[in-house]
Amino acid sequence: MKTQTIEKINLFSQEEKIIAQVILGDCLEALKNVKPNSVDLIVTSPPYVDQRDGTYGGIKPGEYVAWFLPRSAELLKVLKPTGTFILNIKEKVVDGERHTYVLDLIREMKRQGWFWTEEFIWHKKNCYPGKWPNRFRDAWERLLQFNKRKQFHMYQEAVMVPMGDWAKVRLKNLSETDKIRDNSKVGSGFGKNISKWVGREMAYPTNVLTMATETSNKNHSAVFPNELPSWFIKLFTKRGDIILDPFLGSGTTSVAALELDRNSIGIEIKKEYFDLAIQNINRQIRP
Amino acid sequence: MKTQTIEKINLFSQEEKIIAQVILGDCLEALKNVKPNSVDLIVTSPPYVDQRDGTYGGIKPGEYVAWFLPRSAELLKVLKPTGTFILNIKEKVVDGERHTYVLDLIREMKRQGWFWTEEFIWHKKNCYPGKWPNRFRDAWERLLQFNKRKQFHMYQEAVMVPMGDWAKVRLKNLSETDKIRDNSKVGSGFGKNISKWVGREMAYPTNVLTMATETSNKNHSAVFPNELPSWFIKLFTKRGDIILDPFLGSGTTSVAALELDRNSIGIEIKKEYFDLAIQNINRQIRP
DNA sequence: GTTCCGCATGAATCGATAG
DNA sequence: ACTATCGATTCATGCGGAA
Repeated sequence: MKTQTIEKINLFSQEEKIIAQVILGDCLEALKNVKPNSVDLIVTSPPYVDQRDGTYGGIKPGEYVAWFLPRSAELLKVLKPTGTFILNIKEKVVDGERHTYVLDLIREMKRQGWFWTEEFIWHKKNCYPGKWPNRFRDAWERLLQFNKRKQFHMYQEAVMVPMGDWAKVRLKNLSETDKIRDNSKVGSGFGKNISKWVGREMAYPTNVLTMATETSNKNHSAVFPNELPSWFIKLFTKRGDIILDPFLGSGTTSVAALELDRNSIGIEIKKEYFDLAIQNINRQIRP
Repeated sequence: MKTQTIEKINLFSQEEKIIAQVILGDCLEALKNVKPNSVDLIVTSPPYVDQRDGTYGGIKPGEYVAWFLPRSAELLKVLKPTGTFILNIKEKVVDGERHTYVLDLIREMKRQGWFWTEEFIWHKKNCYPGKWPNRFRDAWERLLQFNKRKQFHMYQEAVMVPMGDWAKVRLKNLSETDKIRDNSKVGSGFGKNISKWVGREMAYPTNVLTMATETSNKNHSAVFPNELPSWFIKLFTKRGDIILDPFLGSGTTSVAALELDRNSIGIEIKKEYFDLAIQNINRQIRP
């Protein structure tokens, strides 16, 4: 097991540093070294069934739940009582029908002590192309929200969006500096001020997120776009909090956390991705 | 049990009539009088879990699966081997978390002999408003596709959409004559011609449907918008086929079937809605 | 005939109050 | 403690009337 720590000076309080920690190893083992009740948000997209090569031992649909449960047990330990776990997952088509391992997983995680608070939908606007005789392209994935308690931290103002038809027009008209300023204010805890500032022109979002997948990265299998962890980080954490991604991949979650001045812990089993994540995180600090 | 039959002259073959049959009663009983293996498509939105004592006895979350299973068993009997069952449903929040009765229902229906082929998402653009400290507005519902076999009839060309409008059903902008013309062509098996006619500008949709609910309908609250059954009727049936809705409500499914020159059977337990459905169906024939 | 504005209307959920 | 009822909250849509 190898750990790399990357530091970034916090622009808002110079004494405080933002830390991105990246760990090489299986999260089942690595998580045992993470302090219990210390993480504010877990957001991850675990390896899909049979998608990656046999790194995790070639998980088959029928074995997925048994493979995941010991890991979610560790996640339950490290999460703060007020924290949230966002799990991005979608069941595969097996033999012409949707497999039930995700539904089974929800049930078993509830039995494990998790609350299944909500299911967000990630609507992928530019989904994977293709044509089949008996089904259309799959344009959505589940974003399952689990909690340890019914009460948890949520900063809804941080993700407010322009109202109705204004949305599309207005969003395009915002300059890049406006966007950055928005993020800064939100990160600084001025979210409420924003909502007051714009008054009736902002609305709370729904549980359907429409985001395009990032196609720019040709090297790696389609991970989620930066916008996705970014949205949940803004919604469920404040500046200085700790974000965990037990299946870090190319480091998207850590990069998003760093951008928003949150500390992060990322765990990745594959050396190739571990190196890539560190590279991407460093690029965020010094582009 | 009372049955009303409404006939409409088929514009394409004068000898043949399109029939809309509406039955008053509990579908559990009424379905036993429907011929086995005769229905091409079942599309329905059953009563959701209600706290209030409703017509079905105020089904509680924990009782929902047991209530539904005997009815889905009857549906399995009447559906053709090549037919499809589309179930519109969404689980409620109970005690701060999503209840699992829908997930349980999927599992039990599989055990009953159904194939769970796909899960479409209905993205409701105008969802119910409201604000809560720990969740956002619910803007989506499940559209579960079940089949008796892995091979079933599907006419993908019938629901092709203009490119760039993926997953958006923009029938509203089409004039009434355009709608009829389109439907006629599709119903006549000219779907492929349409796709050739417009050439590159048409694309297959995805498994995410974006439609608004019909709220300000003068007469009654439409359960789902006309476009919803209409879309699945075009996708899974051809002209002259038989559509079944065991929870007809205000008759939306029958009206959509009639518009598209499909025969229909609608079952409704509540006299008030039974009458309303007949009224709405008649209005479709003679506006 | 357009366009614009005002208004009623929801398959909701939470928290408090009451039996 | 546990269940039933009620008010407050909130926003996209489509209708009707007005300019």
